[in-house]
Amino acid sequence: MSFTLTTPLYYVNDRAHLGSAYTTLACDAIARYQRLKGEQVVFITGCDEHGQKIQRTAEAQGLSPQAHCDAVSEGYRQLWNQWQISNDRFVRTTDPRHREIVQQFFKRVEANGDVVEGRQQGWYCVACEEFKDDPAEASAPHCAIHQKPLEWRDELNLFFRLSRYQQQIEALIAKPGFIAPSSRKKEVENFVAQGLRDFSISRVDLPWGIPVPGHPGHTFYVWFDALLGYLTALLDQNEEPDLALVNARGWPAQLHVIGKDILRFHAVYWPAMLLSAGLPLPERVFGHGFLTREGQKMGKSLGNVLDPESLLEHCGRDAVRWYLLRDIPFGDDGDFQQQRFSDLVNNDLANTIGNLLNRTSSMARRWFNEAVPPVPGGVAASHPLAVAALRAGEQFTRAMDLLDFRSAAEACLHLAITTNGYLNDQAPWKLMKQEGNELQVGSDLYAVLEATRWVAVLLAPLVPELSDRMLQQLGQAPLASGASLGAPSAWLAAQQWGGLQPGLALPEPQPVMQRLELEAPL
RNA sequence: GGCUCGGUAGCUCAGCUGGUUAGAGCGUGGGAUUCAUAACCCCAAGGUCGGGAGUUCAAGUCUCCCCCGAGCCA
Repeated sequence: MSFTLTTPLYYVNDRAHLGSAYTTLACDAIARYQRLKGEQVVFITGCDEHGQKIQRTAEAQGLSPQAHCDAVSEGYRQLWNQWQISNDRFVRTTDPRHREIVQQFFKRVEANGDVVEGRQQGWYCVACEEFKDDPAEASAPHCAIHQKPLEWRDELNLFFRLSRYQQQIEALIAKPGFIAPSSRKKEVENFVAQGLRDFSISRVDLPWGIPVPGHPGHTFYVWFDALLGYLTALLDQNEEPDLALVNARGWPAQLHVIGKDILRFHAVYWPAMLLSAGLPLPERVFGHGFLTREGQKMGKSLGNVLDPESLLEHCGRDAVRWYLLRDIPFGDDGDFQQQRFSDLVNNDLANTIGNLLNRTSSMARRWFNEAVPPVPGGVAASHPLAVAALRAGEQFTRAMDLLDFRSAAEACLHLAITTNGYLNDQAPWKLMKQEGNELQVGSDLYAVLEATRWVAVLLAPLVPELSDRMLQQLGQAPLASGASLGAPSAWLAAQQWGGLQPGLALPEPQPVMQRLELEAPL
């Protein structure tokens, strides 16, 4: 089985902000989870680089559009590198290969009779790259979103006959699970129920775009071009770009993860385009929520944007991943609160989980020859911690399959809390003060170490580096979640009570998670 | 303006088809403990469930109106 998932292709109008990082991080967790389960994953991200807005932004900086796009998309690429995002592909819509795919796709759509010429007249917002419905006689209308003046356009455009797909789209969005979370479904249903209207897919006199074959002077509308980036991304760099190959390279996608604002494009326009071109449809479109910061919208005007690069620098990957995935229900809007951020990271990761490993490893080493204690009677699968671990594993998997990172994280945390509690109840440090308790202490510590190993294993998709560090302290090999191995899943195999080898040497304990001490606002 | 989603302890949220004293984690206060990253464990305080009206023997949970936030469409 293969699993293809995508982030949106980020628009290179500006450098990356926390929102894109959030989406990408979440996708990374999904990609890692699927790989760990043994799936052949194609994790796609990239940049969307055409359109008038880009052209103007570049001009304003005295750059050619290409130079501007090169710089910004390189910024994205590097950022994802720094975050150790495990994307398999990074696609740019200015790639000549993409041009080829778009043109092939268009020819299919046109051959299917879905392209018509039409006159597009109206007020246009360059920032939205959309025509607005303001009345023609309006004087100096402004875009409600961008607060910028609209421009009057009167041009002959090519239209995609979306209206022909009314029924198919209705059937598609009615499919349970296609639109996720399900709370977003109605919004799209109502939109479709109003009747789908053909939409324009070309612009004239806009040089910064892909030329429409057979229609001189026309370039593709950015959205038409951008969505197709998901297909281009699937093709290998060293093969001729050929649309006919995408099915063999991982299409259709199992999942498009997007921000809730672009749900319409992905759940309505995009499937219709694919139907027209005779390509299979993605299985699921997940629209996640937006992040605010300390209760306020982030924006340049407020001067409160949280830069993903500086966040990384000050806090590290694990901390940020944990906070965003564990505290913000995926799908809902969320608020980034610095105090809470450091509270949760310190409490969950450093204290509850990190310290559990540290204290247990210390005891085992001290009293059992710097090794995992022997278990003479054999490892009992009926041990309360074994039961707890198994349950945590089940909850984790169930949650991850639903993209419920929060609940998945809680499963790990609960296991660690239960294990800490067990340790306190057994109090091996007391038992060891009397002779003859070594066997009891040994089996207690074994169970606690083993449960801790489970925590590390489960944590792998969410906080891969922390997981590796924990496993290393337990003398275990790291779990590779960053690349598809096509091998039987070591991760699933690791979810077996008793996987920790008695007698295995334990390295000297090192804190696996530093506490965050954030004095200044980030 | 229309549609959709949300408004539950200081904070982030659970609360299924209406039914005993509304739950969890964080934060706060107290206790216990020393194996450990002043960590872990236990206990406690804290809510007129956005506001108002209604349906019902019974509503956080259903209906209507209003207020606030977000997204979409205008």
